[in-house]
Amino acid sequence: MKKVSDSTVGRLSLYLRLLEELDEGGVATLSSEGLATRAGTSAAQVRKDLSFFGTFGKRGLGYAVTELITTLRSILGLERSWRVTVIGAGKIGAALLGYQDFRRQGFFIQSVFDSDHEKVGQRWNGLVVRADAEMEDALSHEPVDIAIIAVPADAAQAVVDRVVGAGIKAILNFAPVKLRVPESIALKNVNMAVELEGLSFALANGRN
Amino acid sequence: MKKVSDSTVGRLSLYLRLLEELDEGGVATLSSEGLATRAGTSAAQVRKDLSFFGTFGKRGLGYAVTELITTLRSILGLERSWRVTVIGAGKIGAALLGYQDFRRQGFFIQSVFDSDHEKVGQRWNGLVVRADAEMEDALSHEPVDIAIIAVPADAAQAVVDRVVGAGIKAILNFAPVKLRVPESIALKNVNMAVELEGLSFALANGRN
DNA sequence: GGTAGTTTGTGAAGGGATTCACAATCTCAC
DNA sequence: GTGAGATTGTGAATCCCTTCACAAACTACC
Repeated sequence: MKKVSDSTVGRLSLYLRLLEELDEGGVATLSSEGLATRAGTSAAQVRKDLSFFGTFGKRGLGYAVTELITTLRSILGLERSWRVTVIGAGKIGAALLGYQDFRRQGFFIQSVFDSDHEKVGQRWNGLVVRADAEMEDALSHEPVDIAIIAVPADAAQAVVDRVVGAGIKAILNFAPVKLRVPESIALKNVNMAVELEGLSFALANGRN
Repeated sequence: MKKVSDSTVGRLSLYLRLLEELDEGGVATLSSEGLATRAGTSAAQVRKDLSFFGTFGKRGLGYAVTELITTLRSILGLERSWRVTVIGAGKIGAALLGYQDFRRQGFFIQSVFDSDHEKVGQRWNGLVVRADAEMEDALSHEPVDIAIIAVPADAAQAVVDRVVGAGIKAILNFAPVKLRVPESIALKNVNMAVELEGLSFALANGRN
């Protein structure tokens, strides 16, 4: 396959959400222009994004909504489910555990780890928080696909090295640091601090 | 000022965090190469990023760490503090309220609103959750700079229209939707769903 | 003070993503 | 069945960001 950019994949994810909404509303067919408007991009961009994966539209008509949903779910790997582990049972970990959309999209949280003895053993939304030290052992017996890093910044790199060592191939990082991982590991960041400082910059430099 | 890209601003934010760490460690001077390695980018990129705002280095030596920290904080508008309101007292709202780094970086949460009668009146980390309906009135008496949207996807656009109407100029959105705001409003998104689906894509398309 | 060695700042080149523009293809109404 | 109108798929053009490369400027040591 040709190389597909992160921005393209991000937009596909957005298109999918919009299409699911339209589908529920009974919309059967939609033009690239219609999708673009809803997604805040251009019609050409929508068509180019999809063209990386095949040709799904009908000229003169547009895209069949239900069909395109199936296609996008397949492209994004959402037809199967993924097993997830959460490292760090702090505020962010708690928010994740309670996040229901999670399961709906096919991401199943299998385990939670923390190094704080106070937290180990607590029951969280049906899952027992386990000791940090058990991590390698637990992950070898019940492997997962994705690790979510929700530990403090100064502990993050060490934890990541361990989950990589345990064979995990995809990581979602919430710690406000730049993590170093081997080429073969997929890594995404959710960094609220960076976004907030971006807003601070915009306000301070009067883009208004 | 020339137009500065979001990626540049994001990196400045990262540089700042790294420099603060080095400063605590007693490092006085640092080359663009040194900063680049730590930030996972190139020396040329570091110099180009900084060059948008002036010239801060000494040839043959590098950058004075403490000085550059001050400069970056000024560029990013972090010398002053910003007033923040959180709309939505769910799991995400709770995590935000408890997030201490927040205040340390100069972002002060002034108020929390929710439409759920059960939640209104509850005390959260020293703040009382207020009724959604009071929002406009409260914001006109105690204006804030930044609104954090932490409501369900289907309620997000309506809430955003209201905070924009109330005169807020910067928005951090946690709802998994593309929000529509006037040109003059700064908008950033933290979208876990998109990142997760990006990982799903990477796993499914065997970039490993 | 001179010289070898660093490191910056920046114009130019390169690369990648977005937008443009249009031929090809389909629909739909009559 | 035909023609007007709509919409896709895609090469080419454009734009923006990153990387390259090097003169200028500084350090540090002898």
